[in-house]
Amino acid sequence: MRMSLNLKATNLGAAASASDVIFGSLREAIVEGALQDGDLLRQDQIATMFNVSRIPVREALARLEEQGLVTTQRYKGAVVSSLSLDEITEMFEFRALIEGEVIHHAVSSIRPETLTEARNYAEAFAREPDSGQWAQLNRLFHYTLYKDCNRPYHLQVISGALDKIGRYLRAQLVLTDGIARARREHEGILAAAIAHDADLATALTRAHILGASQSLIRFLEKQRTKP
Amino acid sequence: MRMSLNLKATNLGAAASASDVIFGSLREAIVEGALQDGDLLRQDQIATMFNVSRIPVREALARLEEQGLVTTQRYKGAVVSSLSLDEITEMFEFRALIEGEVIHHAVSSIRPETLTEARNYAEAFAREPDSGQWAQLNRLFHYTLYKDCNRPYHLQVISGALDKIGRYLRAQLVLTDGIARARREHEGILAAAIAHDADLATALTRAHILGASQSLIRFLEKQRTKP
DNA sequence: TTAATGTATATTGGATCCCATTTACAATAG
DNA sequence: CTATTGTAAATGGGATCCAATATACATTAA
Repeated sequence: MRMSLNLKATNLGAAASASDVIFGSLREAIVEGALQDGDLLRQDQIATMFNVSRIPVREALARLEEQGLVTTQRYKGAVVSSLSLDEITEMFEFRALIEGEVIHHAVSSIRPETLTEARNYAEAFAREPDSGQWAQLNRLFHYTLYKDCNRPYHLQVISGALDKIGRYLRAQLVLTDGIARARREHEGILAAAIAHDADLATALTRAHILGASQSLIRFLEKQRTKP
Repeated sequence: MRMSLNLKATNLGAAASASDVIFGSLREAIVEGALQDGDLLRQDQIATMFNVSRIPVREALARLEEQGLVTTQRYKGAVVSSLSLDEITEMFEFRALIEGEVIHHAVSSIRPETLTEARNYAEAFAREPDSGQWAQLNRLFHYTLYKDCNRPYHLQVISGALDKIGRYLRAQLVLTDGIARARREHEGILAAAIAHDADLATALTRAHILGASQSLIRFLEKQRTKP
């Protein structure tokens, strides 16, 4: 006799190990700015927080270092990596290059559902009063527009770059006039996508990113010379 | 009394840990093809080879996974990641985009010593009879030309991409007509760099990469349908 | 004989322990 | 009082051990 099991099985083999969970939490904390430039990450302290030994913590830290989010010195420990103004500038240039390319491919073959989704995020972003949500909604808007580009590696690299400058992006949106400008520019990019105008979407995306860069750099220059 | 010590000190704090050494060795073995697609990496076996416990091995594997060079399944172990033809194609497109951009900036401000160095690598590449050296000399030639672009993050990302397709690049050079063509195209790129023609250098570099991609994909298509 | 089940072994994930190195601070000499 | 030296606590790197899971193989029932 043969019976077919009628239940949804989750792939336990792909379940998260302790190291995965810790890696994810630390990564999020760094990207969102809960952990700041130069903050020391003590293995023991983290292990206690997650109620595990230091072994999975060390694996998580090794991964974060590989991603460039923390810097480790032997016997001294891991600190949250900080970026110089030059490095931040370069990261934005890099994003402009790749995200411009990606949206070009995406817009050519974008699905209607994707456009709806992007519009929803753009509106949510424009409406959101809680500044703590801005960065995430902003990221979701752009990422949605990129989704249909059929280039997973490009997207992965963009994610990595966004992770590295996430903290600063937040500052740009919250502490400068970034939010108002971003709202306007999102409108334009979305309209270009709806019109399937790949060249325009690319140009606007690049300008959007490089504009944010300038605004952020000006802000950080003031901030970093003060104290 | 005060005396100044007159000796060159090496920064021991930056010395390599066991995990660093193992990571580097495994990485090199994967990039150079000593370890092939799908090969299983046993923690115990590697630990024995390096005469250490499994702890540093696991950290090395965690880093390799973060780089995308191996894939881990819980309780099953790590295997060398393999790339589909689509993924390989995308990687080459990605390289064409970034390397084109990078050489544009580099050529504008390239130093004479760098040009000499690049010429030396190009000649060594053209002359080298040992096919095992081709890939490395090829990489050195291009990387030298990119050196003066003043964009470390771009270079780092290129390195990551090259690591992921290193094995296939070797095949392209050795098993197709790649080597002859590469020699010719290197001449052209070098000439453009010497002439400080950034646009031409960019165009030739992109064509060089995309041409290699086509040749490799054709080769792999045959190879992968056979067995 | 074959499919299902049980068992042994291999292998990975994690905890605990130990040693090397750093760091903070006290002790000492000038 | 200051600069050096010595010492103890904190911390990171690694080894060894244990638990959880997977795989291979033997066993059993139909």
